[in-house]
Amino acid sequence: MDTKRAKKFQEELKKKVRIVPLKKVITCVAGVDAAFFGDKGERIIGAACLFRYPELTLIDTSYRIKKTTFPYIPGYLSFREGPVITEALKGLKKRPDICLFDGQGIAHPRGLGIASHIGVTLGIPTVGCAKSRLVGEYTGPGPKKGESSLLVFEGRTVGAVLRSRDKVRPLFVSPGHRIDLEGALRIVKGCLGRYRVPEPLRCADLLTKKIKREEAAPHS
DNA sequence: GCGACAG
DNA sequence: ATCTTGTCGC
Repeated sequence: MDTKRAKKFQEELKKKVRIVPLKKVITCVAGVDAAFFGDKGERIIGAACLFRYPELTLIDTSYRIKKTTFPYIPGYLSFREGPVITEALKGLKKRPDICLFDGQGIAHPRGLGIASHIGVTLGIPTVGCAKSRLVGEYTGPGPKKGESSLLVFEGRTVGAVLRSRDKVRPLFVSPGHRIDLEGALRIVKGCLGRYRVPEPLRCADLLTKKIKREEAAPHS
């Protein structure tokens, strides 16, 4: 798969993305993340953590390891991390009502960030929650936790810039699939604990690092 | 050609 | 993402 085909693939999948209000009540939320290891980062770890919502108690975790097959190219992150994350998600005992991603939803050059891509692929609601911007213009949100401003790209509101804690650098929230911006913001805010990153994503990130340490140490 | 550019 | 300890700021 080269970037030319990947681009065509994104343009086709984008047609299936649905930005609509959430109807079903959310009972559980999953967070996913990926990490690399090996001399050249030739192996990738995908992790998924499922939380009861809105209690935010951990229900289940899952992870998978695969060989890295696609390089990191801005705009094509889903081709690098999507496969292993999808497998990790399928390893969860229960199918999540919604899933949070460490990356963009529709706030993407072709409207198909990793959250939207995997959302369409698995047919589940997803939310993009990135730590930095890929596309779009915005004015910084207020300094208090919970304050947000709009992220606009090519004249369209594609997401929001959210202050997840007092002062810290804001998060870039955008709908992935089967949800709208209001719903995406509501869920992300509902997943915030004492850190900048929402609990499900933080848990997946920690799991990813834990597995990496175990993998680096001698097996037995 | 130059700068931008999720993880 | 990853390489990495102490350290400046709130």
